[in-house]
Amino acid sequence: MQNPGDTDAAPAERRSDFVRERVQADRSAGKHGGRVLTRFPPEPNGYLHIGHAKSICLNFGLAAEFGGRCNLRFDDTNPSTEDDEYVRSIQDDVRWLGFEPDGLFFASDYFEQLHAWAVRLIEKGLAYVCDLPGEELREYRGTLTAPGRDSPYRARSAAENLALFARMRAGEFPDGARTLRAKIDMASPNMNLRDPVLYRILRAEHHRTGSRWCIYPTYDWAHGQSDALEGITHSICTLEFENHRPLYEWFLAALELEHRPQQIEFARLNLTYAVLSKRKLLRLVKEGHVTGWDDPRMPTLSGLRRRGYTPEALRLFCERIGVAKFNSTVDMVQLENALRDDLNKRAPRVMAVLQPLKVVIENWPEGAAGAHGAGEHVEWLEAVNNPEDPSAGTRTVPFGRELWIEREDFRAEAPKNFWRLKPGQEVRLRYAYYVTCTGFETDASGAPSLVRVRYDPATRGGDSPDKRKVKGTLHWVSAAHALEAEARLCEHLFREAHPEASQGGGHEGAPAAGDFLAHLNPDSVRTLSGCKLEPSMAAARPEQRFQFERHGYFCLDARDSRPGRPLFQRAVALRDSWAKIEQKERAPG
RNA sequence: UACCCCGUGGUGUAACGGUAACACAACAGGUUUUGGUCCUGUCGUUCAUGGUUCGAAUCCAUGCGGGGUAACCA
Repeated sequence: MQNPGDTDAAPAERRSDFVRERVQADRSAGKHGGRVLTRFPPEPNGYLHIGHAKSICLNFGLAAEFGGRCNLRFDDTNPSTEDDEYVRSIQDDVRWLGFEPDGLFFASDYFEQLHAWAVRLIEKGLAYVCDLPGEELREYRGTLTAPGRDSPYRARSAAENLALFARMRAGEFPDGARTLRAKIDMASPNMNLRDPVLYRILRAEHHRTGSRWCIYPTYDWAHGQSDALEGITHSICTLEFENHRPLYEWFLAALELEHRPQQIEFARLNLTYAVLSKRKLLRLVKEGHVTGWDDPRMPTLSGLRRRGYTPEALRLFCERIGVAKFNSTVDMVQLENALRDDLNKRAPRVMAVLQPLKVVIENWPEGAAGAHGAGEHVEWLEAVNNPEDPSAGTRTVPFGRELWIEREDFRAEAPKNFWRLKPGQEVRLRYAYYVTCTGFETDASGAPSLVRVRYDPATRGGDSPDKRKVKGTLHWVSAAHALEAEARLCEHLFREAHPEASQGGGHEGAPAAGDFLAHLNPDSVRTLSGCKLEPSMAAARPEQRFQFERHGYFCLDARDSRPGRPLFQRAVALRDSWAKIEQKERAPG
């Protein structure tokens, strides 16, 4: 605390984690002159998902907290799977999440330098051209328990290697015919050190370098050196790269580079009821199980955005889950709660009836005949925009003789703890009046089609002068003023909490590839039409989030809205303790 | 069967050798013009066994359990 540099305590009461401690330690030790430079290094072969958000928040957060910087670097060393569409979406998503990269780079920017360094390695006798075809190369590498054998091409002279490597680059050999490998140790217990491949011959159009190259560096050869080139101080990656760290460091040492970034590994995010691997997400998209990368059921950032998530909620979530080395699975409700917490404070409240049932107030006064003919009596009542935020102010909503209420808010026969409308029961219509149910009508199928009530004129605004209590408060929409809309409600994409876990049905061996698809939830989307909204919603803008009172948080989906029929996407429902009570009463019987 | 990493309540994280904390979930209450929000309470002898120490979740050893690693993917 005596350190005058410790000025960053104020807003960030965030709990520390092992990565931050590491960085702090390096900083106090004066490593890299106390400088902090991180990077977020996605491969442009898919859309970013919530797991990437964890990494983004870590990398950019670190930079922000330590007065450093953070780059966005595309790890585009494998042209066969990469695409500009992904480059664009990744940049959009990072910005949307709320981070502005200090530098924008591509590993492909370093191809020439990487090549020069490979030549240096050859000259030092630390790399060689290997003619082993793929299958044999694999054989020579040995197994997890058996050491590998030296390639027969391992002893080639530097001159020969230089010449062959030049011919590789010149395109004299077919794809896959030769590789450039580091000469390390074929008997190493660490597979990554068994003469790893640095370059492979691959004729594919690269999204940035076109057909300029027919040899491409591998991840291992490109990543650490790219870090070094940018002056990255802390190269943060996920656990599966732990075994790569010795190689990462071997390259930097072999090249005698002065700047030595520190690789630090953390556990990637796993989420219940979701799948978080680009390969699997790509499959969901390609096979049409979802409508696209931005399907509101997808855990992609574009999907969550469309769903109605806010960047703030995502950042809050990332802050709450922390960072560690333990492989864990975070409960989806954690994500949902982060959104609720954010939107509870910020989202304007509005009344929306999703599944309407008509209510008629029998003793409502006749209106004076007016321009609109019949002349129904209408009152404009004041409603609070956000009880959590007085500065959000109030609005007025029209109230008349005919109203819409939620179908599930009325029951012809109901248990005692059903506080809503039932024959003889009095409830409050929010911000309006107390009404008592006097009767109802049913349709041919016996379902309620209309509810009759009488109102108490003394309860205007929703308070009774005699202080009598009503348990239930219902939302409503004036039938004469209602806006028509659709609502899309989504459930989890998977019905299993752990869709990736193999379903050991007694079968031996690996589960069928794509087993996770078997757990897809067939009812993950439901679209309601004929929803009734209060008239103020005519001003709703795309991506604007609202709380539909007693329902949940919704946002206007511009993409699927049609003229005169806006579509509202439910981001997350409100907690529903009544549903819980009912479930419990049904279950234990 | 090799090497690396990890193991704190239902879940996710904290405690940096000095009497286990926070969030979420669950459960029980309270407040409430959203069965929302908010508030209160309940829920763990830190995988096991030994060792070091006045003192161990923290250090050491062994065992057990989990994850990663045998792409010319990243």
